[in-house]
Amino acid sequence: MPRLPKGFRDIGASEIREQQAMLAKIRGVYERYGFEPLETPAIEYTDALGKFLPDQDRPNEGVFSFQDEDEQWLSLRYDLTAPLARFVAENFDKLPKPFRRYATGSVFRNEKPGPGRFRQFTQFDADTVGAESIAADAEMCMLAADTLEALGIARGDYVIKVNNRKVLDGTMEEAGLVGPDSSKRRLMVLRALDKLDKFSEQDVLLLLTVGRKDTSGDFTPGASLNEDAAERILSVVTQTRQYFVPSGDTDGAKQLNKAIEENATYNAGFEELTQIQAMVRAAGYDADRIRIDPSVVRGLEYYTGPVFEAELTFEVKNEEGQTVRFGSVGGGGRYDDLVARFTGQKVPATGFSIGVSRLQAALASLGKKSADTLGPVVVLVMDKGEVAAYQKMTQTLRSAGIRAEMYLGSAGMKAQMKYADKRGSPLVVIQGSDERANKQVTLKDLIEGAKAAAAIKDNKEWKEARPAQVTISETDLVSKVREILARHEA
RNA sequence: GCCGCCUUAGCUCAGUUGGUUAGAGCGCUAGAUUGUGGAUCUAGAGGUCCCCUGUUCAAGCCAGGGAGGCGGUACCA
Repeated sequence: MPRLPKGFRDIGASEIREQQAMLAKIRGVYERYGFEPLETPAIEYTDALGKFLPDQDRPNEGVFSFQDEDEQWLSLRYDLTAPLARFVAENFDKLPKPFRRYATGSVFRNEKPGPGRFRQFTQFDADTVGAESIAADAEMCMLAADTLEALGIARGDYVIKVNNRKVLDGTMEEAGLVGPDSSKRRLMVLRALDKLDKFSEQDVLLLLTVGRKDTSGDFTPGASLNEDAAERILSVVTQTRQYFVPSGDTDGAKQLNKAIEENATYNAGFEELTQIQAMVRAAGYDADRIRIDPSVVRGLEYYTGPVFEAELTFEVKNEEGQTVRFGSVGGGGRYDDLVARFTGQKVPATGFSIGVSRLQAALASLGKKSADTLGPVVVLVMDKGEVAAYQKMTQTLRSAGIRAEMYLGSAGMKAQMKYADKRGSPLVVIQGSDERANKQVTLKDLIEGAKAAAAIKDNKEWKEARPAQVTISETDLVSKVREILARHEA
């Protein structure tokens, strides 16, 4: 039995067309922001991609990897950022700094597929490399907002959430999580905080301390903080959120203080968030579009400063009538250490990435799906001895810019009609011996015909009525076909 | 990875306490209709009952193991 590897999928005509349209819109926005296109290969040396090293026991963990003939480990890219870091490191001297590029393509992850999550999917990234300025980060947020709106997502149906890793780091320092001994617990704290939009504060407190048992009976170990430290962390996060985006009246909010006054790391992150907020607000992006939210975590190790997450806020019902939240459809942030891995030289960089496939699924359920495009005009083969004449008509239509094909199978007329129907053809061209004798062709409008047919119950009448068809002179072929097509192009 | 549910025709699903030749609807193919996609009627094709092992005179049905799917959770560069 032929079958698809799990986590992969075939994509049909209408979805491809839709995706191409999306990519074009995204590209338009990225270009408008001044990014240049760059394409890098889908395969890199494994060590160029980062921390998934082939000298471990299982080089295939997370990434698809294999060895070439001289035993070097190669991997399929799992994102577009790591290859960018390689490219920048390799071409550093030639590139304009800051270097701004966009890239799109398939990325691959060797992990368990889930709902809306596949092992191959499309991302679309924009990155600025070599810019320390926080303005580069603010720009990414605005780019993200503009892109989602260009794709037809209404203001209010999405939000770009912004945080700063330094704020979280400072918060954890305050709670006593310092030094290499605590690095494991710091990761657990970050994971726990990331759940704030999903679980209650009570549950997050459990995750910070003793651990939590979920409804399926699975137990998630906690970060084993003591109560005080856990509550401190949580309250810093919620207070910081209050400071930037106050719920309720804005006047009262102005009274709020930032949560920690004395921690240098926290203050640095806080200051950057303040600047980002000031810049995007000055450019006219309000909290309904770009919002500071200190519970955003994103990837665990990699980010060093601001992080962004593009989230869809609307809910949608699936086939079973359950409400589904799509959540994150993109994200990014500042990764100042990525290029340094190759050159040793610290190169500041910031970027944003859209999960195209996921976003497309979300748009589809939002009802934004474009109508199926019409199939080609089909020229029927009534008389196998006259194939050349049919082929010529087909070419005439093609030369006029009309999508057309001659029926290439071997079946009779009835089956050819069914074929045209299944292809979604708007009309067929018929020339039997009668028409040919008079230098005429018959055009049948399949869309009108289907409507007319609905009213006819009797087969004899159906046969004789021959609805929605017209016999014309051969010389009018192109103009009459255009006329019919024009009726169906809305 | 962990927990739960599921797997019978192309699709959606029936299938009795374990019993002889496994069904329906839709779809598909053909005919009724020398040259007309719909509707109607008729006929036909289509099955490793997810796989393996076991229990039994007998397994789609029971037991164990595995695979795949769905949902949750974990992970997510």
